[in-house]
Amino acid sequence: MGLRERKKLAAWRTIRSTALRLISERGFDAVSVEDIAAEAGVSRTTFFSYFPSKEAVAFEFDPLDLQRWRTLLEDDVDDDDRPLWEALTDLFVDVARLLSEWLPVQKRVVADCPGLANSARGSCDSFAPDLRAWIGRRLTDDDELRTALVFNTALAAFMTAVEVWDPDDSLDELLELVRTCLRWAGAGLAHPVS
Amino acid sequence: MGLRERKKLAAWRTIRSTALRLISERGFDAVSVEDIAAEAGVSRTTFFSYFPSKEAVAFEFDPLDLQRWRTLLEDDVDDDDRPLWEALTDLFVDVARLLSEWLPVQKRVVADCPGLANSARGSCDSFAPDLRAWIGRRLTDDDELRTALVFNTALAAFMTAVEVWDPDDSLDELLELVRTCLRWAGAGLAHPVS
DNA sequence: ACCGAAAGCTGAACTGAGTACAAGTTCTTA
DNA sequence: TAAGAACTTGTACTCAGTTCAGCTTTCGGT
Repeated sequence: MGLRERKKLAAWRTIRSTALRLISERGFDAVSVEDIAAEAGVSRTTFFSYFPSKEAVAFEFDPLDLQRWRTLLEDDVDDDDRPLWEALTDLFVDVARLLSEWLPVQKRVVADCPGLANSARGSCDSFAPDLRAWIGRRLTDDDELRTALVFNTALAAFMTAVEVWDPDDSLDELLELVRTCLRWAGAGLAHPVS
Repeated sequence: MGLRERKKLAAWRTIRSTALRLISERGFDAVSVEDIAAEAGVSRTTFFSYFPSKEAVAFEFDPLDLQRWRTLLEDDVDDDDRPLWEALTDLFVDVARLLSEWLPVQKRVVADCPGLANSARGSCDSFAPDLRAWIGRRLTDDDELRTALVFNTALAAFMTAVEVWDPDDSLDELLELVRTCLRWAGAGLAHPVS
């Protein structure tokens, strides 16, 4: 990793952590991009060269987390023998683990500024496409509809777990919630389960 | 309905249809709120008194549709004897019928301006809360998790149908897709269905 | 039909997000 | 170490969204 790349990641992280600090102190609306840039020691222009919008700085994933996530997917692609939904469940458990630091922050930001709920959803867009492709590869029949349905439903189940989870509770509770939600969604919601 | 209310609805519709026309002509980004207001014969300020944002004008539902939707829910609340998931499926079929004019427009707008995908999701927020409450009422046990899961999953299935549907195809195809998606999601996705 | 109150409309002036660009600085590589 | 690519910065701009004071229209009671 050359000097240039290292500096870039460092700048990214400085800007992001500064932003999160200010936002959690004053609230999202009360912090301007100007403020963040100044506090992080870069220009407004530079801020926008790192993040496409003010919202992005609050919701984008760390590049390294993203890389870890891709690795996770590639490692898992080999054992085609496991049932899809089982593998999917484990995958989401891993995602939850990966995002364990991240989720409480997100939830706090969204809680005090509900208008950001949409952007929060959008934050999944950075890792979701890979997952979708992964599902498509695993579903032998080349069924567009089924791929989309499995993907969207599994994601909805995951989001439900995140939504219901109380950040004050332990990480294990979240992981258990994720497993429960995916089990229910996989087993069928038409008939009540115990 | 007094004169005041009638005028208001009329203005709402004028602004909205003007906006949609301009947007479909020039694309979302190439139309300013100024343009829309001018073309609709109101001031910029008035525009923002009707719609909270430029995006909202492209995605908010017609007040009358919303009212019809609420009626639909109330009518359906009586027959508690039908299985929940069946009632839910019919409900979404009705929603699809209600939005049949609307969906193709949405899809076109989003297609030529992908950044709006999040806002498009948000458009469900106007009718979703009612649905969620409805589900909560139907689930006898007062289970927060289960309510959220059923709601999110059903919505995801519905969105999948919309996503896969080609607006050039007939409305019946959409309705059939909605039924298929909800059936699959309800029956359980863990095991492949024919 | 009239009047006071309430609701709606408007223009002006403001803040802040996001973009474009030209000029300067720092890293890379040959 | 020199040429060039990549990064940073200030400036100047457009446009979304808010606030507010003053005007017009509608409403309800008389």
